[in-house]
Amino acid sequence: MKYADVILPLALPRNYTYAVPPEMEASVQPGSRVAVQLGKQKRYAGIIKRIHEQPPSAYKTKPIQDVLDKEPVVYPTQLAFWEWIAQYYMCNEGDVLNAALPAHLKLSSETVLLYNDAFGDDFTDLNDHEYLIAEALQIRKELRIGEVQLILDRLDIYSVIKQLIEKRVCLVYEELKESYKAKMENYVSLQPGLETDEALAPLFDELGRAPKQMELLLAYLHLVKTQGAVLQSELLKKSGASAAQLKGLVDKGILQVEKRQVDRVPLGKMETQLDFDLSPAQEKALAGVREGFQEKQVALLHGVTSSGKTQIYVKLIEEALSNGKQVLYLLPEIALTAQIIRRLQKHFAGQIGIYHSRFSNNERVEIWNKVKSGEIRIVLGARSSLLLPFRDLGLIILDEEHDASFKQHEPAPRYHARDAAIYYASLFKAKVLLGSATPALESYFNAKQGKYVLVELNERFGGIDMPDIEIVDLKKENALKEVVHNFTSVLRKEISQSLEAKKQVILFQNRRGYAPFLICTTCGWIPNCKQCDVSLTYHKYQDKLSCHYCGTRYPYIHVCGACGSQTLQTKNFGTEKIEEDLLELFPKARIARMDLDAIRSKDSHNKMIQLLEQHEIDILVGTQMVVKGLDFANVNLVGILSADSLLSYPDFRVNERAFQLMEQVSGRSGRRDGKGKVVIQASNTRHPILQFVVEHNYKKMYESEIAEREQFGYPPFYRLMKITLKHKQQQTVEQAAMVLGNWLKPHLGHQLVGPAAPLVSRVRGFYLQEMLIKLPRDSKKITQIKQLAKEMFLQLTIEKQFRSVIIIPDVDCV
DNA sequence: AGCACGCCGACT
DNA sequence: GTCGGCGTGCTC
Repeated sequence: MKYADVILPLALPRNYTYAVPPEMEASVQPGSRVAVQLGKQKRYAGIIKRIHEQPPSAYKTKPIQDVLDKEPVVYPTQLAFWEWIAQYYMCNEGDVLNAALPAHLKLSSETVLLYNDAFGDDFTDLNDHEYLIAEALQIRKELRIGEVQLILDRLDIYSVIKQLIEKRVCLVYEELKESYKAKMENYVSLQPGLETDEALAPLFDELGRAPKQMELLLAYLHLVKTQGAVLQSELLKKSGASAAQLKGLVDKGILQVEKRQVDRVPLGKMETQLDFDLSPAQEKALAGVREGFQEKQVALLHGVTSSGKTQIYVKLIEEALSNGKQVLYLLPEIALTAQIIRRLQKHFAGQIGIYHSRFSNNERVEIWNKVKSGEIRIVLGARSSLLLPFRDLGLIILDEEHDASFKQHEPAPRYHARDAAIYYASLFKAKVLLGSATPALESYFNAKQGKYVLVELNERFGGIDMPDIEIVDLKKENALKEVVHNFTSVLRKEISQSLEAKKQVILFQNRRGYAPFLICTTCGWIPNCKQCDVSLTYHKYQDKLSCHYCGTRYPYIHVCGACGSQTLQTKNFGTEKIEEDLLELFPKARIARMDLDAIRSKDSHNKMIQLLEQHEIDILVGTQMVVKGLDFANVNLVGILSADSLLSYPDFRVNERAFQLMEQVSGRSGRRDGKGKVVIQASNTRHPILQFVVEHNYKKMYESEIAEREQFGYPPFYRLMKITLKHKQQQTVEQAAMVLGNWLKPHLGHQLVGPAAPLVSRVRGFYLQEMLIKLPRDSKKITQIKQLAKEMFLQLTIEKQFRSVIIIPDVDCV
């Protein structure tokens, strides 16, 4: 007898073993989906991880019900990768499967109630609830769980269903259906036998009295000649004919209409075009990477903004492709703009698949399949495209490698795409190229240590200078009453000059909304979220107060919740306020705002970038978002409204982050013609990071930060693992955290920090406690500590009082 | 993630 | 008393 270990799309601590019925032995393969039953009735599609012959002794197995795939949906490489992710990031393989598989390949059964016709219509034995459902069933014949819940207006309906089954009113079955739908479109063609001119000629005479139909036929003949296949919708549009007129021709036996499956993500004709020359500096960097790859798996390309890193990528992609390998090009989600897509598509037409969160479930399945088959040779995507089923990967490029959004935060698997990519590549013996103008300290450290190859590219392409940076003292200007609406005289003057020169301006403020909080000037009361321990941000545009942690919105408050006075004032400022102020200061300028609130709809981000490109916008105000993936020739001024807010976070990475952010925004200024200018407003103008930014000196920043990291035992000298505990009751989490902390302390000593409540100690009604484990850079010890922690988590949840405490381990947290 | 089971408060 | 709420445990 054969058995299969199956990964189910659930957060289960281990895989489950099912028996393989003899008739399925030939068709089961690791990586294939199988339908299995879990519990009394529920069915799921799981993925076979392993096939073996050891019958489990502790329980009796259920059989596999069905093999769903002829060809596996993933290769053994992906199964190995999933196992690594689960182990390294301390999650379940089911979590990884959930993150990797497109929704439409993940199936779980839906309970369907079927009316039992043999029951008749004697409802006298039924109570009110049962009667309502029986009546609905008699009419509709079948009902879903959701519909039953709707009819009865409550969630707990299982007792009613149980009764109805017992009384033989209905039957249930578990429906497991494929939700991927191929896209079908109507194609028009000539009926068989009419394809020659001789066969067609008599028809024209026949159609003499139906000029519209004649026109339609001529349009068809034209389209078929130019395009080969003719879409019904296109034919009707081109000819201006109606569906009825087309039907006329079909009825006359001239044309026919048939449904054909079409690609949602057509690739088009394959064409590689490398029509550019590298500068000597680029040439040297490219050679450096190539040479480095001879010996090492990972290279770090440290190239200042606008140095032309992409062109080096393009060369390397071309090389990998010509070796018959696939390439993965990873970018932060919001850097994946039409700009970069267009650029790459120009070079590698017909070979690129794009993958990010804005694709539909059906599109994802098609991309998945094309990556698996090798038809897609380059994937350009965000973090999650790392989980696609590559067949033979030769190169992974991670651009903007320092970006924190490469780390998944919620839900599990909490993986870091950079680190996971390096492991994934090793499975293929593929190379990894990390690129950034401001590398993560960890990466630069690894490169300096010789773990990665370090290649530097210090010259901006086309000989453009780095922008001049001016730090403006907010305190001084305030004292001189020169600050108008958060704008210093210097920044106001620079903006006017840019506008006069018909240049564009980007302004950066790392806070969305109008004001981060309100305060009562009488008693100091600040309105907070009911669910979370944070102040509410005022959004003037919607006239609402909003919690940026749980998303709850509240109506605007005019009266203080503590003392009842009407003296509430907005404090501090966000992008909305800046936008409003700009309208007043520069009434003639065309102003736009780019933040999470303005970019809610699917395509607004790309549209805004287009408007900026076409110079329909003079001043763009934005958050983080303006930092990434934008490349505009005509922007010559960047303003950072408050550097202090970037430098005052209580996190050991603040300085690194602030530097990266300011350096990256600065890079938006003066990209092609002439020198750009950056104005940074700050109260604490003596902050060392500001000096490094002024000098564009990454290395100095690195040296100064790395010394601190070593002194205080932070990455890259230690790896961090954060453990978060959640519970509805404050006392319970606090106790649980203390108990867990006390257990861990003897094994970890000063490598354990905490437990303590985080800055925001309550989110969505859950109280939080956190502790930090500093893991030494020794993979054996790391595995040991993780194992130990895992056992303690289990131990903690066995204790009655802590059973409902949620424990979230986050390895390499950022 | 479901779903079953069991223990408790608020209604007929 | 019973209905229905929610907390807890189990699923190969």
